[in-house]
Amino acid sequence: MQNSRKSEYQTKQKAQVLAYLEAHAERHVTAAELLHALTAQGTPVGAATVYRQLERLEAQGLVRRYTLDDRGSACWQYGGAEAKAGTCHSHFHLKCTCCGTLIHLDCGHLAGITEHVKQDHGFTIDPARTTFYGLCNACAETRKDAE
Amino acid sequence: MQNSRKSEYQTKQKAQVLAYLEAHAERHVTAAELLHALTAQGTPVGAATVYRQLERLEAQGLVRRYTLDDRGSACWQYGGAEAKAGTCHSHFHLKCTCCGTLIHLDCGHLAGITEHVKQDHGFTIDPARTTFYGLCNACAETRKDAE
DNA sequence: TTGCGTGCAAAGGTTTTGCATGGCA
DNA sequence: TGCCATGCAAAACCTTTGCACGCAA
Repeated sequence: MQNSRKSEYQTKQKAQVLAYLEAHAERHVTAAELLHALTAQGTPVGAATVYRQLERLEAQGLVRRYTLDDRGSACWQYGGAEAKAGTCHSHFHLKCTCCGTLIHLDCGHLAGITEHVKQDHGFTIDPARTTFYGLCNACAETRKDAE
Repeated sequence: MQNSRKSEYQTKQKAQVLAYLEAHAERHVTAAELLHALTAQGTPVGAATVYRQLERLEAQGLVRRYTLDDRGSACWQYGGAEAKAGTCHSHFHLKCTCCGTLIHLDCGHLAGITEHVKQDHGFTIDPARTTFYGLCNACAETRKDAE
C-alpha cells in the first residue's frame, strides 16, 4: 500500500461537492439533495460526477456513507477533520431516526462496551460502523405530544 | 387506531415465504435469494408477491428489514417468536459484517446502556433498531490470518 | 501537451404499482 | 359469492459505466 497518490486535479465541481457537505456537516445528505442543491446554486454538477466525487471522498475518509433503511437511497455525511484524524474510531454515533441528526458520543462508559463484548461475547465491535438509532430529545418530546 | 385486522387469507405463497425465512432464521435473506430459492423449490412466487409479503411480515413484526450498505439491495431476517413476544426489545443485536450472522445479545451490562445514554446524554436509544456491526470470532480469526 | 475529470446518455439492478385473474373464506 | 392475493408487465428509482470533450497541471 502506498501513501503517494496520483496527481489529482482541483476542479470546481469537486470544490462544490465538498463545500456543500462541509456546510451541512451536522446532517446527512442524499445524492439527490446534493444534485438539486448544486443546481439551484447555479453550479450544476452531473449525477455521475457527484457519485464519483462521493466515492472518492469516502475512500479518502473525508465523508461517511450511510444507508437509511427507508429505500434504496444512500446518504453521506462530512466527517472532516475528525474523520481525517481518526478520532471517530474511538466513540459511537447516535442517530435520530426522526430528524436525522448525528451525535458524536464521547463517553468512557460507552467506550467500555467494545471491550466488554469482546471479552465476554467474543465479538469485535467496529465503532466506526456502528450507530445507535433512536430519538433525540427534541423529537422524543414532539412524539410524546403527538401520541 | 384499531387492533382488529382485516380478514387475511392463507395462501400457499405466504406460507412459502414465511417457511423459507423461518428455515434460515440465522441468516439474512435477500429478495433475490428468496425469489430464486422458491423457484428452485418448484413453488415459484412472483417478485411483486414476495415484496408484498415481506412488507406485510415486517409490519407484523415477524421479520426485520436490514439494508447492507453494499448496494441498493435490502435483506430480511426472521425474528419469529422472539419478535412476536417482544423480547427483542430489551436486548441488542450483533451483526457480523463479514459473514452476516446475527447474534442476539442478552446482557445486563448492555441493557444498562439505554438508561445511561438517556440519563446522561438525553437520547432515547431504540434497541429494536440498533445493531452493532463488527466481526464475529470466526471471521476475526480468518481476517487476522489474511492480513 | 498530457491525461484526469466531467457530462451526457444508456445500462444495470432493485423495488413499486396497475390491472386482470385466480383462490381463500 | 365477495373480496383479498397473485402474477405479469411496465414503471420508477437509484447508481454505475462508456465514451468523447474540456480543463487543470
